[in-house]
Amino acid sequence: MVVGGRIRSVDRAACRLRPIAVAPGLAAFRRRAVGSRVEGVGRIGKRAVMHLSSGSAIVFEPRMTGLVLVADPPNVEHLRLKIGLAGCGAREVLYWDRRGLGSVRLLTSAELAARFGLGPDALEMTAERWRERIGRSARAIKVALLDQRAAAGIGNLYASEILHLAGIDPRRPCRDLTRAHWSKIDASTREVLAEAIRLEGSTLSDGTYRNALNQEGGYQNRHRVYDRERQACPSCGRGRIARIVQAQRATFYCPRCQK
DNA sequence: CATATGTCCTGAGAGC
DNA sequence: TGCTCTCAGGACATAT
Repeated sequence: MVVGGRIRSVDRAACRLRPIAVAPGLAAFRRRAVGSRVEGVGRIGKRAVMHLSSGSAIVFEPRMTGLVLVADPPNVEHLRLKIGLAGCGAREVLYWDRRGLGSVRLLTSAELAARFGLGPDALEMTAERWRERIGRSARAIKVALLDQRAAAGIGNLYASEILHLAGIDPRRPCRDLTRAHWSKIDASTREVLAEAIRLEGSTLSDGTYRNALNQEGGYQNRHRVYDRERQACPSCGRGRIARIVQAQRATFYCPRCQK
């Protein structure tokens, strides 16, 4: 859709809300990006990346409510940035963000290689790697799974899903977990994230999340515990899903079968 | 060093 | 009905 295209323009959209972060400033961004070709697209943790012929890369960090689109946006009020293209299947790449906590950055290849201090990708982890990186931590496992320096790519919703599939209590300190626990975490992480990616993510009840074509994801229908408080546990059938707060974030789990 | 907390943002929904 | 309050969470800055 965008690979092979040449960047023609970079502009802020006429959004009346507080401007999102664009780095470097718009003028420098434009000067460095316009004229480059898009050589590939990819992902680093939760960020989407467009690799340019100059060696630089445009990194989109959407946080909860940002969308990177090659289709019409959900509305124009929250459209934030437009990157015009020529010579490929998309006329432009849009960055849309309802709450505006996300950012769009142009990074040099050196900055990109530094990877923002992120850990290995969550899909590239192994049981042993998990144990090495956070196995001695006193933190609760749910909180540690969200630390992007441990492994990159797990968000709040997926941390609850992974631990439910693994059958592990989200409150357990990492340092109490055995090799068998780390194996389960490792396998569950891959299973949950691979399926979520295959189904194009989770569009929650607020309807914000969309894929690049502004289509809903499908993984919300597969959620085992997230946003299912008081419902029957899909594993044991007898526990009721509980909601607690850890590190100011909601955690959902089954008190009966997650030990 | 490890870990915890406060901050940013907007819109939906609750409660009165 | 219209107001105020709370909440959602990813990354980063600052505090312990």
